[in-house]
Amino acid sequence: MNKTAKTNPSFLNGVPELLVLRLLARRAMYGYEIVKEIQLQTKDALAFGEGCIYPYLHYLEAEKFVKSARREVEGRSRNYYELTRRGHKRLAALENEWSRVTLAVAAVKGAQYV
Amino acid sequence: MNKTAKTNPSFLNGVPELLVLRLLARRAMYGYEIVKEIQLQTKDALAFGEGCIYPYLHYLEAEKFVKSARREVEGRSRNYYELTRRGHKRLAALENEWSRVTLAVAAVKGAQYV
DNA sequence: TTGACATACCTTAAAATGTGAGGTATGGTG
DNA sequence: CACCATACCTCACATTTTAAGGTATGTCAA
Repeated sequence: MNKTAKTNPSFLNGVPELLVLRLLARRAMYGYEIVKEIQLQTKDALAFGEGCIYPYLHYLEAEKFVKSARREVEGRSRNYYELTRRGHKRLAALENEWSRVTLAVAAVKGAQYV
Repeated sequence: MNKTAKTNPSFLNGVPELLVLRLLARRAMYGYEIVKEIQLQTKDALAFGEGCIYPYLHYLEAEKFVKSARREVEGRSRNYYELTRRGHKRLAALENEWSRVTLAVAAVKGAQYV
């Protein structure tokens, strides 16, 4: 899905992965909750569908960036995900890439005044 | 390609369009030059191929965001593009969306410390 | 003068990524 | 008991970018 460091980070699309990891870095959450939470925290500026988030969770688990455990909470059966050590590293790497992208975009803006 | 204002701006991919418009807001440029200039100004953090930029230029012209004129410069025949009034509006709109996206991404980060 | 390389434009198949719509099942509420 | 929110999931499709190709011209060195 994203192996080597490329010139163009897969960040022009990969924002969902960054946000999922960020949220899970705070606390364990389940898929449905993540979908709603992103809408809530971004005031609907971003709203990734379940068809985007669930596959990401499965990918992240396959890569051992997260691990999941089913829990019964509030009379509900939910699949809670939490970050692994590897996941924290992955998050740090993505933060880096996101930073690189936004700086790069800003650099082109700045050049207008050169 | 991008008609109505959606919840998720097409900005998770549309960075190339923003950069092209920004560059053209400064001065008239030709396709090949734009491809190289983005690499230069972003220090290769971003490097969109010709297969990405040329189709965008054609799209932008079809939408009357830019107009083109062939000129002979330095013994070279080049197709120079420049922004139209519509193009400036379009640029302003994209700046807005990009700002919304980065703020939204930052908001999720901020929430970690709430 | 010819061979190599950069410039300059373009197209196309394929990969990557996210959307939208669908499906299933459970729990609470009027 | 009907309805809606919760909770999980998948799949076909659309959009967007990549990678690789093609053509033509200009420059420069051998």
